[in-house]
Amino acid sequence: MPRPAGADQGTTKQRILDIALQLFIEKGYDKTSLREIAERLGYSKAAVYYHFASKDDILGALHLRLHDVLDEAMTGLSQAGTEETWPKLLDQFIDGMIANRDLFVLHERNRAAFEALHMKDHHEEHEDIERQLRRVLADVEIPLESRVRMACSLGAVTLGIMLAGDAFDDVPSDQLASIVRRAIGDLLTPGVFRT
Amino acid sequence: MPRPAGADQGTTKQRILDIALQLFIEKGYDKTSLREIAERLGYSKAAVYYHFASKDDILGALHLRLHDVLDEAMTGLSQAGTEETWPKLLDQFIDGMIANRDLFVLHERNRAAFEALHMKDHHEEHEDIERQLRRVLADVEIPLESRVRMACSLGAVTLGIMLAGDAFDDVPSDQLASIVRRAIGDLLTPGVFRT
DNA sequence: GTCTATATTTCGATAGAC
DNA sequence: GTCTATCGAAATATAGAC
Repeated sequence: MPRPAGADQGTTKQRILDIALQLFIEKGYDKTSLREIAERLGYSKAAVYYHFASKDDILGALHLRLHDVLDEAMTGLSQAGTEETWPKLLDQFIDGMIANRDLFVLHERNRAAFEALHMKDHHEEHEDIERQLRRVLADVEIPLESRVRMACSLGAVTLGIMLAGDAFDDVPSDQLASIVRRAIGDLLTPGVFRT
Repeated sequence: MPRPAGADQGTTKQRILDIALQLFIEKGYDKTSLREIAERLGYSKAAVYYHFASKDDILGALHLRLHDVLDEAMTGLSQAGTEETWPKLLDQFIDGMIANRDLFVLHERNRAAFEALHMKDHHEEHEDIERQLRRVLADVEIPLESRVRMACSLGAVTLGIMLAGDAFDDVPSDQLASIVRRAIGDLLTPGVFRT
């Protein structure tokens, strides 16, 4: 970060992030060593340390990638009406998850590491997204049933999309997305019409 | 395990597991050292090694606890009808999650560690539960929409219950459970009545 | 069953040459 | 920007006394 930042600089930096992303998913953050990252990169360990101050710094950069995917969807949720805007929010979440599935898998598989990370980064300018969601879900202004259904919808989207490329390997992602959208539509609408 | 197993033996063993469970949730599996476990236990590190062959062994024992909670719910799902039995399965999952919430939180927050663990335990007699679920969700006999909704329901239940004691701290768990049950009921029933 | 050492390994991080 | 070499720390695990 404290580099002058020239023209097409950062290529190696991005390659490191891509490799780390892949390894952190495969083996987990803690069981991935910088030696392995450097090895797959083709450079030495010290080269990695030229681009990143620490291992945590690498995870932090990936966290930022994830954050960038979501924060445009999050803006407007801050203090605006939540129960009405929730479906829109989920819609954008679905898009973000499909376009950047590996970032979400990374987060899902290394929750402990991410939490330990943002403990240290208490100087974070942007409030952590999970914390924001939690705050909304704890808002007593919203009926409990709605809040619980919101939480469920979040989980439904997460697991529904996450299993794409896994159990639903051959299903085109837009088809999967539309099914998930329909499903959470039903989830968020209490079935007063049902028997 | 290779111990003679006397009368009320295993008390210390269980205490270790309880402490490890708590620490693994707080700090994550990898960032928890045996020194910390021993410290909180009041004994030395070597004492812990008397009861467990390795750190992985401790996680393995906790994995077994989790497994025991779920496998009675899983039996009957093996090759039996799945689309019909799915609601029943989720029902039992909800009960299991509420009764043993911390075990599920442990699993959710240390997915990478668990996966790395059951890589080594390839001699596992019981098929891993996640693998079983994945197999059902990949079953082409079941319509895609149903399978996706099953996956979503699984995620909905997980996150819905998991946020209990967190965002829904003061809500009695049975009330929470009934809301979640209603929600996944709607989720699993395609809303043909909606606009 | 629990202790005090200690062995062994590996990892994150740094120094300094190029 | 990348290298070699190394430091220092911390962790898992073991040996052997009690």
